[in-house]
Amino acid sequence: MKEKNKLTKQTHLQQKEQNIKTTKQGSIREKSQDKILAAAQEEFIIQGYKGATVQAIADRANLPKANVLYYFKNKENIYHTVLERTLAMWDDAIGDIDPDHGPAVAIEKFIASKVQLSFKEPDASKIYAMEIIQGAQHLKDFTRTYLRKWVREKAALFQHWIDKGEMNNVDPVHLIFLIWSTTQHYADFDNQILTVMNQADFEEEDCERVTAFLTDFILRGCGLKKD
Amino acid sequence: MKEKNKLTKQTHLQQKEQNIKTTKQGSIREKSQDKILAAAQEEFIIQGYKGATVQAIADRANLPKANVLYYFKNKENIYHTVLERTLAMWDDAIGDIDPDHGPAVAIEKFIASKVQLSFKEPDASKIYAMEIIQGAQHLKDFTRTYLRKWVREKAALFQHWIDKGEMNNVDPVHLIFLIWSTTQHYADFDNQILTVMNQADFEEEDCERVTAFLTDFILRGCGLKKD
DNA sequence: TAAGAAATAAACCATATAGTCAACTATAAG
DNA sequence: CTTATAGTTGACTATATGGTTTATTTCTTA
Repeated sequence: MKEKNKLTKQTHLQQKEQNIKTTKQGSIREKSQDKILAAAQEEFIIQGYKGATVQAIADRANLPKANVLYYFKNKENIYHTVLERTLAMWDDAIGDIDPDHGPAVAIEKFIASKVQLSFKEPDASKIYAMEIIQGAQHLKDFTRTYLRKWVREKAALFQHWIDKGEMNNVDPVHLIFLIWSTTQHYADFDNQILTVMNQADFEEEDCERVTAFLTDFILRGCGLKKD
Repeated sequence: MKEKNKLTKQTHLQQKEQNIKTTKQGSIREKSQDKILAAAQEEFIIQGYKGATVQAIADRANLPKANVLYYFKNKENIYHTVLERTLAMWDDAIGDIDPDHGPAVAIEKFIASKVQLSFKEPDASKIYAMEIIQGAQHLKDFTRTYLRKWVREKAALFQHWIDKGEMNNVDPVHLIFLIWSTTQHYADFDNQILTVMNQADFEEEDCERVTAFLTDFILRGCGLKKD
């Protein structure tokens, strides 16, 4: 197709522009890799791992298939990289719960960052969800070590607040699951939610409304008031 | 159950293959079909639609591949049937919210049946979840018609109770999403939950504990007391 | 028991796809 | 200018898989 040629030239020009400023090699590499990973993420969601073909990923990234395999050894490699990126993003966005300001602030912040991530990067959440539903074949270690530890730490923190009478006596682990599931839902099931609400896309105010609703509801369930 | 014609649009496909021969001889047919569908459901979850091979389904069902294709026209057909069964099962289990006993009982019953289904038939929930995450390519009609209507009806009911001052002023639609997501979570993410809790399998008491936790927490969020 | 229907099974085919390769171009460095 | 390195690309291959065909066996029923 002629379209391919056009886009090749375009890439070529971009590369020239880049090299004027940055002598740093690999910028074109990074750019291509980013395009591939973004395309791959979408394909993996829509088609699943097996259903996502390298050709389709290449098409979506406007690159020839062989070029995709030049940057990533194989399909598995692409998938791994997508997963890693997702986890890194999650880790970055959620981070830690700050114990210094008490349960209300902690829960508020947790919900807010989780909802924002769901609305801003639903695809990341979807990839993760599918991976877990399918048995976490590529993430066994992650859940068994990192995630288990994370949940236990936070649960202990909640338990501490409960013992001090600063919040209701709710099971901390299930409380975490509850926050997790309600926030994640808006990413994973965005299609269904939008269809039910007869809306084409989410807007900024949807994110805010959901944050407000969940914060309000969950704080009340914990016997807390918004700070 | 009152109106049982709720899912007729979806189930009409099933009829097609049914009445070929409906003597007592169909028992072996039914048996084989059940085995195939059960096997297929597991394969579709673990491998995704494209990744699930007819051969693997056949192996899991202890049947030769040609035999599977003998009972179902093709792979797509198997998947459709699995999906239909899932929806029928849900429709049957969740049913309607009974408006006569007020919000507390309604929410209690809704949570209880949803949690039980999650623990009893997690695979059904998983198939559905993956289908929605992947864009509901096979369920577009279902969400746009049936589900949208269902949510609106129930939301109106909640709104009615809110207007009468029988429960807190929480957004009814998002309340439904909240109940939906928290209950569904225990099916879709059972792997992750079990890993985090360092448990091999769920037991009866887990189901009860979750039901109690969610009922308690959500009722409190709604400003209600357990009946 | 015999005819015919249902079920089982193996071999086969066309197609799709992951991954390889070798040839080519563009760019950087010396 | 020359050479080395990075990137690009179409063509090729081996294999897996959905689905068909055909042959054989088992079961139902009259």
